[in-house]
Amino acid sequence: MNLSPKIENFVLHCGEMGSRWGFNRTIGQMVGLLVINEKPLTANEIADALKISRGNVSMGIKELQSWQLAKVHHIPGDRKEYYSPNGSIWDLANKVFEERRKREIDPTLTLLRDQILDNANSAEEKYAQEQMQSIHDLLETVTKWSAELQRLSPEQLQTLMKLGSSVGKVIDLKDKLLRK
Amino acid sequence: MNLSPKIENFVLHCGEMGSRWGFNRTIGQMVGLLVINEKPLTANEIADALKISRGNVSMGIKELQSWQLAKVHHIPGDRKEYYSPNGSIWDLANKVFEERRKREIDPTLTLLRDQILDNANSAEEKYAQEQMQSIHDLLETVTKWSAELQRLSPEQLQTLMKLGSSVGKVIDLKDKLLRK
DNA sequence: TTAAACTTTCAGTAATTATTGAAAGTTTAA
DNA sequence: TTAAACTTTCAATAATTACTGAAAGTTTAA
Repeated sequence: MNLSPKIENFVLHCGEMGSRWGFNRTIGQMVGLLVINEKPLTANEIADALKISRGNVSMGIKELQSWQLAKVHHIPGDRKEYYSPNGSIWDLANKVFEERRKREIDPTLTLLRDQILDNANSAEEKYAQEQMQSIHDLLETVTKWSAELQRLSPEQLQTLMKLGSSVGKVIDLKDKLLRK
Repeated sequence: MNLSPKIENFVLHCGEMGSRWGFNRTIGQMVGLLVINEKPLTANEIADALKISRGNVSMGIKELQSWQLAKVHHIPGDRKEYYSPNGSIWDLANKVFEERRKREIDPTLTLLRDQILDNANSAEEKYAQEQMQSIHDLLETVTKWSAELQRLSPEQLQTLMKLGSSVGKVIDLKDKLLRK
């Protein structure tokens, strides 16, 4: 498979961004490749396009699936598995967001909950616990908020996103309404 | 410097989370250590507490400063530099959020803007460009939105965060008001 | 059953990233 | 000036992470 320069450029960029997005270069390239190809690809086509080993593709696919970013298709009479992105661009971004929340926030929240229950044995520990409490509260707010976003309908989300600079006004509005 | 088990536990956890938060283990530990200590620390105290070399601390501090997470204090008559977190827990989270946006989103947005201007030479490129356009639009929305959040006052943010499950209702309300 | 057509696994190795510690740099006080 | 008290730099190396490719595993058709 020969990628056009424009497409290759995009795929390589996804690779470079990969580790920043939470995976590694190869996984990043794979996401890019799948997203930019209308037709599902076989593992061999992926290996060929990205010039990586078949085994690496296999591991990459496993990882992609753990992020719920890829899904498998079968073509009748064809034994190969065909891979494509698991949903729209928006869906994928959502999946990454969710998965990262699980990996970046949840473990800390668990730790902090335990630590806060203990009682402090010194002035330092007292201060430490206050700080941990602040972090805990912050992370809990973020978690709740992100769950909330997940629950909104796509239309509501669109509206919310498009609110842009008027979001402040809406908050003020809400404030006033609630006070009455 | 001897850390109490509870505090050490927290610092080690920050280290383990470090790479998920966008830096590495040592930087993670340094953030944890600074946040949990009421008094600013010297580079030597940090090296001692984390059992790492003085040179590593120096590089870590540089990195922390590039994220704007630490600030320096001076004590009259004392030549050493003292480090402490650059703001409240909330401020720090904001800084990390902003910095990550810059590293994870901005470069892609730049690339996509260029790519979309080119015209497609084939059906594949046409599809590819449509996808790139979708990603571009998504990232632009996220960027605008995050700029918006930065601009809100802490009070407004608090209100927004506390909206929780009623955020959907507020959006619908806003929708109705606008339509009249 | 066998074998063809595929996928997965994993030990060995390559590539990348992080750390040390010694040397060089900087600042201040005497 | 000198030297003491600090910080930074960076080449060498350690630690971690990613990749290959051969072998093992799985599925299906005949």
